[in-house]
Amino acid sequence: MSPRKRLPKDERRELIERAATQVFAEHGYRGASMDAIAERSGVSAPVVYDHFASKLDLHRRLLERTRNELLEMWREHLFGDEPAEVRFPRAIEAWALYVEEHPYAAKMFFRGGLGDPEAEAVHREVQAQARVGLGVLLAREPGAENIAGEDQEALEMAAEIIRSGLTGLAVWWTDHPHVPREQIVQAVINVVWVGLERARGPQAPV
Amino acid sequence: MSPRKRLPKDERRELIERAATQVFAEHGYRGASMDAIAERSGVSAPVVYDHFASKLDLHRRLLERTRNELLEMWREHLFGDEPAEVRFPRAIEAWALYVEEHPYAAKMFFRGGLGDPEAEAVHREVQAQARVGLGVLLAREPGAENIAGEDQEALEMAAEIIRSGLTGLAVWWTDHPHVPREQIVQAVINVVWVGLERARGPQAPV
DNA sequence: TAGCGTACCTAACGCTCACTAAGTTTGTCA
DNA sequence: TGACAAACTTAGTGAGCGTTAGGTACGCTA
Repeated sequence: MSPRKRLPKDERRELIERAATQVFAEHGYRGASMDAIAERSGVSAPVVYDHFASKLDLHRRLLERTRNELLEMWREHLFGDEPAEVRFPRAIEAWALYVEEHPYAAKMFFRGGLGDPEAEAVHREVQAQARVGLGVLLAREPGAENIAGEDQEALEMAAEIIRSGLTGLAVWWTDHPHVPREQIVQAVINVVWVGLERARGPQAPV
Repeated sequence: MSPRKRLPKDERRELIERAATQVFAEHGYRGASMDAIAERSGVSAPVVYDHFASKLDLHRRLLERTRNELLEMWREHLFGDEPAEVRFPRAIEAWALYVEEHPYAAKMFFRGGLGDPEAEAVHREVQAQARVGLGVLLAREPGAENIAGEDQEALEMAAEIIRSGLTGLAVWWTDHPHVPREQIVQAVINVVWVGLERARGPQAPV
């Protein structure tokens, strides 16, 4: 058929990672076949095994990559000396931008129910890291004790509600791509931030 | 081996539904095998096919059953003449009670990424119904226009954030079963309700 | 207790899919 | 130009699983 091009290892690997991210996002871990990933990468299946030891290994690397990018993004925009009213919307904006620019990575990262015990274990571990990271960021906010008291778990619960809430909205967004980023950001701020701010206590403006 | 008991059709069917709910909750649609479901029901696989036409059919019926129960629950507790400050916490309490009493049903219902195109379609349809239903309930709240304006989609986004936020917390809860229901309810109210109430506008108390 | 409906079983088919063995082509560098 | 490394291929293998065919045995009713 099409005379396939021979590529240097790094370029082919990059193509495979891109393709795999898309296929995993669309079909989930179990539903994604190595053949489908290979075909979308422009090669046959064994080539994938020249770059990754197994399907699980491939999936794990993609998950970790996305997790690192997301945590880095949160850190960058949520920390700082400005008041929280500035930092929080900016962080949400950055998050939405990431989702917009990496829709497949986001969808793959946010999917649950992989259908494979090992893949599930990796996924849960990565999500737990994200949740704890978010909890740490929240704990740093002034007035966090009104949300969490001294209870570590309360903080984790708040982080989980926010994390999964954002997750769900991101997936919804991929099904409604015409919605502009601005409205996504506004929706998050309305539901989550206003509540957080108020829960922080009476020092919050009206 | 173990002399299996012969049961009337209805009882066996009930056992199969229970078992299937557990297995689907634990392994996802794709990861759940009909053999595993059958074994946990106390029978061999073909018996399952005496009750359900296919794996997809079985899964669909369980999903729809849970959706009906959840929507009924929301309707029952979120409607009424009392002020929203009464109804909302009561509804969250009822939701948490449902999750506590039907942990497997809740986990199965909330799972995403089934890994099968048809199962995924069914799941998305059911989740969309739940989201729209929640949106209708939210729209009924006084001051909803501050959240959604005249935009139908804004309402849907708010509903989705809440829906998926609750979803995530429910799954988290199944991994932390020692946390009492009261704290779960409080976490939801802190993050979600306080924000909603405030977004409703200046008529909200302090 | 004989007969019958049905709850239940064993065995197998056919398909998908992760992964591998072994060989072929292609670009590069002496 | 010719040889060598590496990028790539075809053609499997074996395991898992949804589903079905066909038969067995249990328990109710006459």
